[in-house]
Amino acid sequence: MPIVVYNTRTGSKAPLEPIEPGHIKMYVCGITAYDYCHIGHARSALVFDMIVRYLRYRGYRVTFVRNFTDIDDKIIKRAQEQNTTCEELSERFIRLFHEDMARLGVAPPTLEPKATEHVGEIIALIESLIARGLAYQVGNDVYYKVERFAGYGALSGRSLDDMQAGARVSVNENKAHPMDFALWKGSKPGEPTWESPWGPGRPGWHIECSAMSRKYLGDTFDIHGGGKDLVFPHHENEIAQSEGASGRPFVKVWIHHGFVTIKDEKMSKSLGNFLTIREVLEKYSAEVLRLFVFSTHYRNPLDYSESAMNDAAAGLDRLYAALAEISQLPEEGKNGATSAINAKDREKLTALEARFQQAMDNDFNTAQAMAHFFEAVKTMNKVRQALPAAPAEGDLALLRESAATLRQLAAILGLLTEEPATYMAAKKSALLAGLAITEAEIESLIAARNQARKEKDFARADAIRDELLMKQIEIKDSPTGTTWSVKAF
RNA sequence: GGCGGCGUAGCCAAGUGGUAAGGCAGUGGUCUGCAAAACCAUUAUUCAGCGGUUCAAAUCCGCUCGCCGCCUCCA
Repeated sequence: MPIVVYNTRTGSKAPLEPIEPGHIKMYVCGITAYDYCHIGHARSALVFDMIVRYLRYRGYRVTFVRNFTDIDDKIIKRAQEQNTTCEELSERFIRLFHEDMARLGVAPPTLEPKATEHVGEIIALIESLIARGLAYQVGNDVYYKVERFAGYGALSGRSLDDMQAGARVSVNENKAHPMDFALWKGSKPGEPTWESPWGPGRPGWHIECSAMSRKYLGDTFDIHGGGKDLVFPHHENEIAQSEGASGRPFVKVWIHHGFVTIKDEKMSKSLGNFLTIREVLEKYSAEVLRLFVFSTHYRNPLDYSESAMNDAAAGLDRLYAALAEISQLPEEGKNGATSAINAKDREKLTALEARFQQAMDNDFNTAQAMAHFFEAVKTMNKVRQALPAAPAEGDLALLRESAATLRQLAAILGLLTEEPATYMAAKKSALLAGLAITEAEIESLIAARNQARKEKDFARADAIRDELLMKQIEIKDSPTGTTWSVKAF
């Protein structure tokens, strides 16, 4: 069964068929490096990280290019404000971006090219567009002539007439058509400058992606991605540039993910409702954020809230707790003992990977894929509890294999990457650190309570339990002894 | 004004023609001295509303209402 992917350009899903068999070439628009990254950037990084990992898991070789925009109006402005150079500013935020990605566990792309390192390619591309009559020089600027490109508007589903009707198209006396966009901008004093046939200047925003994708992936490649807000004008303009210059189709499949919203509004600087990745990671682990991000389909909006994050944290704990229990099962079972697992449960466990693939093959449906994780965990818990004192070797093996499969699949989403027992212990001690009681005190109170229970002094036993509960310690009696955990909130 | 998307239980969310996944929260039960955890059961005769197509629709079509996004930098 092929992987089916939604293509923005066609507005429908179609099987993914790489141009070069077994090899997917993908380009994703990265950040403009002038500020801290917010959780919208995190979603983008996480979604494409998941896609790359899944494609590799399915046996594809993936060449993944994600660029940095390191020269741009915003960078120039911010650098001036901070009394620094564009180079220093962008290098600083690229470094911070890498830190964020490392903390999120995002695998590095194959290549991370920067616009300023490809000015030569950019100039060559602009020259060929001028030669083909698709671009024109005005003063020290060069503009793309949108009316000369027949397919303009095909990606975003709008026509030049529609857009002219809109009141928000800026009027520029230099442009032949209001929708023409800059390929090259003559520089003003104090701005970073490169020499060009049109005088000193710098690249426009869109041209860098056309130049870099062509250099590393060729005229035509498989997947181009980014946030929904890049559909127009950025990606529309990239198509015009790349296809205009090469005369060949630019991209087979366009993948665009939805926004992160807060109270159902898009995060934006102007609304002041954005949260940086670091702010979120102060409160929640990377895996909690990942579980939250993957709990909805990548094309839908994702509304951030504390309660949504807490739900995600509770869900993650549930998965880890089940795995930790299985890791503590006896090493060896009874050979030849009859299985305590019924056919239905056995099937549920053995079918996990097939169901996961089915969900993910359908346009990377992570929400459905994770539902299968939770169902598998439910079955694992059920089976584990039903195990007799001397469980069959085969049953133990099935549980261990299921747990291993679950972790392997979850790793594609960057989840359950920690050793479950370690995760539970670390969580416990992290919570304990914030409490007014030590582990030794807890242990001694539990010992006292168990003594009381032995003597059937339940009033005293309950008093001790209540005392512990007051200190956020919850206890759990089992045939093998009493364990405890820290109760959140 | 143009274009596009969304509206599924208390909350989040999958399902895009065959009779409503999953998570969080809640309730009842099993277990327990009592609890907790886990498990089992249960929580939408119904998918914003109204029409239409069909043997069959949350899923397709039309209209209405509500929310959001893009058209300007934006993940």
